[in-house]
Amino acid sequence: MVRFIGNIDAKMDEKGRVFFPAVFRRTLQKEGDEALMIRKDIHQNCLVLYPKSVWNQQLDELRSRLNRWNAQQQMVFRQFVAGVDELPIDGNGRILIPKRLQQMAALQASVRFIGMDDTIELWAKETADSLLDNPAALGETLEALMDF
Amino acid sequence: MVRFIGNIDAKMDEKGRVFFPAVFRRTLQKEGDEALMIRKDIHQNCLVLYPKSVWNQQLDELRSRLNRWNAQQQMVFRQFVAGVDELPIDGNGRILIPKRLQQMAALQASVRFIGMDDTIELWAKETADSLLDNPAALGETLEALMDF
DNA sequence: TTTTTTGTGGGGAATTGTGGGGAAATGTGT
DNA sequence: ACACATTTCCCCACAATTCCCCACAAAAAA
Repeated sequence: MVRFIGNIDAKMDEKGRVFFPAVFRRTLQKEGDEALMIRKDIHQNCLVLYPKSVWNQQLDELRSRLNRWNAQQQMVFRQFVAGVDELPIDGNGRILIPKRLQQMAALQASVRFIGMDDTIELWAKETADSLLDNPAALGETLEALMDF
Repeated sequence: MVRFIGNIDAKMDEKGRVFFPAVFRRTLQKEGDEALMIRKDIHQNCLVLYPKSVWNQQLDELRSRLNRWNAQQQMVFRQFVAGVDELPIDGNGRILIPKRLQQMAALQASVRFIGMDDTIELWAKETADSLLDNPAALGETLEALMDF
């Protein structure tokens, strides 16, 4: 079971290249998983990186719940799959973020990787910082969720 | 059950390394737990150290209650893991505090470890000192909580 | 006092991260 | 088909950080 942990700040150069953090690369290799998939998050303004095996797994799960003859459900599936790219790691250990996705997530020079269990999220640093600005709300939600 | 007790002052060097107090290390080892997790406290201006097993337990607990396809619940999970890092103990028994977190907690050379039951807090010494100045509020809260 | 454990400091190698040049590949319009 | 711009890829150089090692001070134990 893959488990990415940690938060790494990095810089994207003008060419759209970002060093893929060594911690995560090790985690990836430990799973014998080399390839990454990238897509825009459905809800949030960030990018999601999947080890290919995790991606396939989620795809299977989704597919199994959808009726392929139902137009609306088929549309959901299409939206999920469309816009996904494979993301090779270059000789320097860097990844190249497609322009399309850079814009979608409003990535500037400063970005942040966030280990999210079995996926990794990639945020514009400024956007990520503002995430942590709402401790009160989080506190309440957590309190409600974990109350037992 | 882990239970950390005590206040220990220590010094952080220019590289951001701090000796992890021997008392706590023993407690940790007694649990067969080697690794630590670190994050900024949600409410206070300090850092929290979790034995990895405690952290994983909380994470699993949370994960099992959340639906990853639900935007709001995914956000809760994200906020929970955002800012967390793994914190290995080096050959000298020291930990290396990530720059990002040093700044968040305004750590200088003088720091203080505070045993908080199953976690350990790490404060800038000056900040910790000024906290003890408010016994009145503590009294009230305790009174309200323990009234039965 | 001597020995052991705990805590501080620093040098330097190895790894990680950043930047840029320019060749190859791809796409665009004429 | 051709010239041109854009994007991708492969290479090198270097800066920054982390890791590993050793030395030693300070405190506690023997």
